[in-house]
Amino acid sequence: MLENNAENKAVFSRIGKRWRESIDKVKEYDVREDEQAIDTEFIPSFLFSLEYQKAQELKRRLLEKYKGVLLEEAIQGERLKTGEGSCYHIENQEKININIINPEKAKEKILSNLKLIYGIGRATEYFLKKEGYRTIEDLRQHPRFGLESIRFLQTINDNRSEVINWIGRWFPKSHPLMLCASGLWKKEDFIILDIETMGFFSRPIILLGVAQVSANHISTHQYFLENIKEEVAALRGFLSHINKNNVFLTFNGRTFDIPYIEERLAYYRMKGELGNPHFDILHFSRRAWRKELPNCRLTTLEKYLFGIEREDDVPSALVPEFYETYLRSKNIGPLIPIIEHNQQDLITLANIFSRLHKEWQ
DNA sequence: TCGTGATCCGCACCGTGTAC
DNA sequence: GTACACGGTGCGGATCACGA
Repeated sequence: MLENNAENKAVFSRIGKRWRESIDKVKEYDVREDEQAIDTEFIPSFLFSLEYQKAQELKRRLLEKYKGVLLEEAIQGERLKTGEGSCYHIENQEKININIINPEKAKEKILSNLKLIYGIGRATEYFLKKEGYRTIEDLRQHPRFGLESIRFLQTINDNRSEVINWIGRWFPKSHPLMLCASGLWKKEDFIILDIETMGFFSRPIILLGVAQVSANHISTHQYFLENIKEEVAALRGFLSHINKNNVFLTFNGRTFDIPYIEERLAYYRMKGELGNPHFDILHFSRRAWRKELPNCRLTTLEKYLFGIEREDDVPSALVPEFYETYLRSKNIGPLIPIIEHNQQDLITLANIFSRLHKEWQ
């Protein structure tokens, strides 16, 4: 037994070492004191050349416009100081009107879907409803489905997070019932999240944006890295908004933002629990509007739903290059649209969430 | 009561498309 | 690179209806 433990320990130690080594290969992102270029593995061919040229023109314009301007002069914020360094913290508040289904109505709607009970499909639900079983509560006395119904009723009363998993077992994550389940939380519980990074994997995060909605306002907090050394402080700032009662609201965050942040936390060996329930607006939006739209990018949705057309948008593939230009030139110009659009993304996400609730009620 | 066929349900797989 | 949705397909098991 002891021998096995020692063996296991050695195996885990080897795996851990290899894992650290694979991440540490990204040495080019360690901050260099000289002005050497930083290899971002940026691939221009990823973009249409017209889009690329437009972005280069934008960059030139911004470099000219912000020559000699300090970050604090262009974007109001303050330095967030933590025990592990500092980063630039930008806070804003805007009026917003977010309407989502209330908890009572959400519960009522969920309980009227008998297909949440194992063994009930479309046909069985039809016949059960014909027999007078309108809700899962009605099924409590049913000889076959009673036990499972009681179990679900306990879940919906005691454990909202588990309801999400339960619905996810029988319905796609983009299903209107899943959106309806988000109404089990108060709008103050939602953490809207969007990050800007230096690449797809194992690259530093350069901007962490978090937003929270209150009665009729949205507060946005952005943690920006003036240099890559500040990533730990930015992560610390982000974590200060999260508690176990929060629910994440993201655009493709299930695949990108959350795993990315988790990977960065692991890299710095920081503790942070991000297993909160998660509603990914991308999948709901696709289900709702993909037939009307050429694609479901956030900017496309913004234009279609709210008539907002962004000026000076930096394609996400070019964000690393823009940031790299800032690091080399110490000119904050290329950062400005990145920071502004990140903030706009957070607000748009909240608005799309509200619109989806309106459309699917 | 038993056997048979129909129906329903759950699940797995595949290819395609799409987002960051 | 990765994960997910979606539509299609097919398989196996459970359940039900029906006739003998």
